[in-house]
Amino acid sequence: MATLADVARAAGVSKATASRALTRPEMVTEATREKVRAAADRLGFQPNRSARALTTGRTGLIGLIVPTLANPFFSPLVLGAQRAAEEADAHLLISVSEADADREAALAARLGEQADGVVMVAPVGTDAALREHARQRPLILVDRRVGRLPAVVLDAEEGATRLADHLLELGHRDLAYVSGPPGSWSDTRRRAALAERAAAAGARLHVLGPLPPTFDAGIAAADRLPADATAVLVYNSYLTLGLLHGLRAAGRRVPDDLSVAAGDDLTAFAVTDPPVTALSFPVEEAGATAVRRLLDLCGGTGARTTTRLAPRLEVRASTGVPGRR
Amino acid sequence: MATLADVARAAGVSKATASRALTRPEMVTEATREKVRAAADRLGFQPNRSARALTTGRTGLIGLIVPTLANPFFSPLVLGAQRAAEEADAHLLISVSEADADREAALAARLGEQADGVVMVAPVGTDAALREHARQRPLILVDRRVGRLPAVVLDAEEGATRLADHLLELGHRDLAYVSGPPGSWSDTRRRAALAERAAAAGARLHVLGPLPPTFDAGIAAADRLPADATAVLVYNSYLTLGLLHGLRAAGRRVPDDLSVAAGDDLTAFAVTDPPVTALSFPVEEAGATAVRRLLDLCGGTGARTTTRLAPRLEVRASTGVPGRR
DNA sequence: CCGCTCTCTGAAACCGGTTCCCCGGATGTA
DNA sequence: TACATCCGGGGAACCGGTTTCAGAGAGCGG
Repeated sequence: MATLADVARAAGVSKATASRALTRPEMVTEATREKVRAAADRLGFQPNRSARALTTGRTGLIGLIVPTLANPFFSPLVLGAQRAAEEADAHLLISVSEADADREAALAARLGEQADGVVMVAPVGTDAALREHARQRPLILVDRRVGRLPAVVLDAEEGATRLADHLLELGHRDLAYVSGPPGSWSDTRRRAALAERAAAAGARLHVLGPLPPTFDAGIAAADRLPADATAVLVYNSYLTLGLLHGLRAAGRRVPDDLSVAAGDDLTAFAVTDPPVTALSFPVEEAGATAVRRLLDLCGGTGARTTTRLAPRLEVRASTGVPGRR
Repeated sequence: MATLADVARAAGVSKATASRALTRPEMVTEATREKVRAAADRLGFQPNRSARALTTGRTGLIGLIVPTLANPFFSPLVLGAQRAAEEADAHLLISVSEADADREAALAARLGEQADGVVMVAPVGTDAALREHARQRPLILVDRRVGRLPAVVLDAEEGATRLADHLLELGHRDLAYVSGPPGSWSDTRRRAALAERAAAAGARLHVLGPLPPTFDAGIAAADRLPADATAVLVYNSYLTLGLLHGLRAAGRRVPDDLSVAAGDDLTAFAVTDPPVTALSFPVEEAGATAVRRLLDLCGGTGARTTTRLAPRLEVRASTGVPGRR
């Protein structure tokens, strides 16, 4: 494996000049620049990232912590993050926290050692832990806001509002909300937005939960819905799938007896029976934006602002006018 | 941030001794070891990974290349890989190839620069490219075999055999196979195993495809099934979901008119209508095994063998006896 | 024609660990 | 008591880049 010294020798210049020719081209003459470049790719020179990291203090690695990958929500997020990282010649260091706050904190610390900064999707961590982490190294939060820490959020309130409006327009006046995990920031915001919207339209909102965002919890929720609800909004896709399962078992028809709408989207929703009305978030864009903003932060530019991305409402067959029974 | 030199000074020993006390404890006296350790955690010493990597040539990073994360198959794979990496104090450098052979090769090269070795799930790359890559640095293939390159495979033949046997035992004699992407190694193996099994039982096997493993391709496949087939096996979950959708649109009932079974599993399969009989692979274990074997390979131990992991058959409602119509 | 400034290049220091080589002292053996 | 051996520890080289600092040479004005 060729080193910079080899390249320098081959090009007949010093290590210093070779380094400059490759990383700060504007600092050397056109002629030397070409000489060095030619030598470099003749020898197949690949700069040693560790050596570079040692002096510059930049590893070119970006930590990405997600609560899970099982939720299809995160696949486009990672993809977007990767694309943005690639543009900057950086790599993604990934870790799955399994929605465990302690684990999340531990991973953040460990990743922080090696990465230039960390992008965290941290629905469960405490504000204090996240603040502390942000103080130690560049951090971008995704789908979460903590004080003035830099963040990229999918606008859950806006989404909940659109979802609520959709159901209210159909004529529903008795809504239920199957809420997400205790302490989830975005769940709290959605609930507030729904309540606000329902109240404005003179409708009632019954909240179930908080519940763990799992299939089984969804099944169980089916039996605990208030009898007079004509429409139910669900925190996320797993709960929704479980709820559908439970409703089917209980013999309740969707949307004839009950309309169902989900707070996030899932490809599989197009093929469940019936297809589920859901919010679709620009998740890939969120991943890319988070990484770009993180890189800005590492570079010294970049502000402590929150970027909001708005969802789209995908209306499918699971919602309809109430009382068709 | 404290350096090794700081620790050494605080402990009243040389850098050399401090280094040894922390990384090769058996080389120093009990007393010095304790002195150094005490100083280290008093100062909150974190060894600089880049500096260490520079001399040792080991970065503690493991590349992981997957074709996609959208397929839920890969979520447990990553989780298993991460667990194994964590045990060895290593981190996962992830990249999504989007099932593009060129991109895959490029990513492998780029990751290889920084990682000690690479775990690749490479359904589409050419044998030659993979061989070439393996020659440059440690490589473990997952769900793919190329000559004698080290690999961890989910036993597709064994799985296909079990699936075929299940349908044959139910009494089916006219089977169809909706095959996967062209050139996919595991698809080829499955097809061969199915053909062999069908032939042995005196049944007929009609093969559709190759097809891209997408939802839409599955829908299209529904119209092209041979009229006399009573059971259909499908390469993977997306094709299966699409197929179910297409069959419903065409008014064919599952399993009354047609039994459907999938070659890989998906949590969502338990809640489709009907729940789908499928193969369930120990994917998390595969991820962990791949990383452990890769680390062995980096350490010089580790052989060029293939580890096979057998699938389990999950019988659900989508398969039944033929001709119930 | 001299001297000053400006630009490009090279020598060497440096980042923070690991490891080679050697030395001093303790131990064992004759 | 004398000498070989073994062991823990220290000094310094080293990994492969980047950056500082100073010097050489060219261009310009006076």
